[in-house]
Amino acid sequence: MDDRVWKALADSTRRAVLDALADGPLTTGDLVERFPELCRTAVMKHLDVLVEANLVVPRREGRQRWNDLNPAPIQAVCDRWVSRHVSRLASAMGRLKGLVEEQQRPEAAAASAKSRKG
Amino acid sequence: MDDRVWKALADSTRRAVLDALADGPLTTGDLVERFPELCRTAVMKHLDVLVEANLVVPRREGRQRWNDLNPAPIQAVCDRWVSRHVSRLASAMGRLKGLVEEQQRPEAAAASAKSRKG
DNA sequence: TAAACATGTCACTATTTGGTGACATGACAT
DNA sequence: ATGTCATGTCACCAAATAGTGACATGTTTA
Repeated sequence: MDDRVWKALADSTRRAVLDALADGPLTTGDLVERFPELCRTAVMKHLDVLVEANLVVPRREGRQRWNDLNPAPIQAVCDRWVSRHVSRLASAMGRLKGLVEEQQRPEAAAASAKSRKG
Repeated sequence: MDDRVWKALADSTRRAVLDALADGPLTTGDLVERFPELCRTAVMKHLDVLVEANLVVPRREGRQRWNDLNPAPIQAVCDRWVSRHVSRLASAMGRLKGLVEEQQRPEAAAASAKSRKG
């Protein structure tokens, strides 16, 4: 099950950790320095979640631990989901376009504009 | 921010709702029938989260509400994340492969095997 | 050996989340 | 008008989550 991957990616701090690891492995101490708003224990908990999801692979070296990014599960999960829903995208967009043009509901327009920005 | 999208996708029930809507819009009552393990209020809460994330667009018709899937944010978020990390995939896989071959750590092997299965 | 250092673990707290039942609102049919 | 039906809203509960400080373990280095 890739539920753990979704859960791991749901937290913005954990996504930031993955971003930090994208340039190469970092020790836990390195990561703690990059997140001054968090205590060390919090960073380690996030790392635990990422390791459980197999998004980070830890490796011990002396008295420090190196954390390697494993981007494969991200791609796997996204591929599966996009392929599952992308075929519906055209027809769904058609439906929605019609709705917007017909009804002109202001909330829906604001919501979609916000999503386009983000 | 697409934090709301990640949060919305983090829950397996909500992903199941999106799956159900992939074949076409459904009323809230329809969805309640498809999730007998949940009460109506719970289904509506999940729908609220999905609407906030702009993954579902509600539309009122008489005394019932139709829920339309909007798959665009899924693709947007996935595209952004895969493109951000996929360039690292080759080098990261190289590093990990090297680690496994060199060190043969049983936990790492088990973890990667699990991810290959899932 | 002993101090310093990086990491691991534990117990605890506050907030968020997923869930519920009860009640309110608004539309449709009789 | 009135009862019924679909949806909306409210107050509340239990479990999961993100966070913390204190302490334990294991590794260098003096």
